[in-house]
Amino acid sequence: MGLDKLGHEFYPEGKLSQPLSRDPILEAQRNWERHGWQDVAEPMAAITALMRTQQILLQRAETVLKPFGLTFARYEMLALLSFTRDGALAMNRASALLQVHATSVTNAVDRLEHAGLVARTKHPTDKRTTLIALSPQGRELAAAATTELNAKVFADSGFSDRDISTLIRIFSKFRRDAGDFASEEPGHP
Amino acid sequence: MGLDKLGHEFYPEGKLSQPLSRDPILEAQRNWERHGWQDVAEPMAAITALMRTQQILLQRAETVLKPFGLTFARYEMLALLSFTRDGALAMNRASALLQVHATSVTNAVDRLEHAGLVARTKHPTDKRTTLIALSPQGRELAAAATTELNAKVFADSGFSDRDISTLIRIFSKFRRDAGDFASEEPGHP
DNA sequence: TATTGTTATACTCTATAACTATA
DNA sequence: TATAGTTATAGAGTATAACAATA
Repeated sequence: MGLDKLGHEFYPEGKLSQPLSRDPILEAQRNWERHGWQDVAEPMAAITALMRTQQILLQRAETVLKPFGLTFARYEMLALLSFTRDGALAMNRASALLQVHATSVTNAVDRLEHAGLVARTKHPTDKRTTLIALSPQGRELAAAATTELNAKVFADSGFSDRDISTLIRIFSKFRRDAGDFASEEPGHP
Repeated sequence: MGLDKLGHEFYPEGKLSQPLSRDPILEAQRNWERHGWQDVAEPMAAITALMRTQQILLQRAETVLKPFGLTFARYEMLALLSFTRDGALAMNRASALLQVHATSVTNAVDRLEHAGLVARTKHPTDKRTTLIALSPQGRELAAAATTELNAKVFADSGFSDRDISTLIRIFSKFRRDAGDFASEEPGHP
């Protein structure tokens, strides 16, 4: 696809104002090569393409989540809580697991709490830490959103099974090297 | 690395509040599998990892660009202009090539213009369209920023050469299928 | 009528710094 | 002293809608 009834090119995602018949990232790569940056043209193209791919996928997810009143960030928080044994987690821990700033967690929890999807409670022993607890409505909404997201985004992601495995491998190494987490992978002490 | 002098884990990028000894995305994948989502656990993990990788790379780029007073979005605009024959481009066309919203282009150009890096001029024939023209300072800054970015981000991207080729192939197919651009790839009419 | 671009508005997410209260 | 969390503030990108000028 890529053409509407009048023969104009269009964009299923991205809402761009003008069509393209050639890959702009490939064009950029060739520009880079022409201007003396042969050695970095490929990494530049790969990273630019990664950013564009992320944008497309994020837009798909947000489109699916909008009817639930959720953003992707807030959905991730609910999903994380729903996989916890007792549906509760320290702010602290949520920040680490979701890999976002403490202020982002505060902000997300504020809104989720206001919507009645989570509640803040006090940690029994350490009075500094606050726990985020999933409400019954939160659990229900998370389950419904997960079903939709899985059906409409993840089940037909646009990557082949083989490519998915490849991406997991490449990104896993990258993130470990970047210091996101330590070891665990077999063969990487 | 991943440990500071006191033996605490830390994060070179991301400014997270608590360390992790295991990959949180792999943990999430296993949670998904345990809860009956075996068929989408891998795509979910791949996409989540992609988003995290994008975040790390974007942070690296923004860190390098900050001393130049540029964000990545604004840098991309300058770089695009500097590769144009006469250093000028219609707003329209920039929006299409950079694959961002028209309002984002307006916003970026506003700030670049205010910084004296670009100037708006009128299209000679079509009075509706405005052209963005790179100023000498803009061209100079773009060149300096490109050198830094290439040296500090792209030259040692954290991906092997082989993985970079793989990523380009996978994302190219994905973006074409998503409608970002039409055909061009050999074997894909 | 359609297109180009701007403006106004709103909503995220991100980041820093200052602050409290607890440990 | 260090940690957990909040608040305030600022900045960025994104999106929609309404609009003016032009084609």
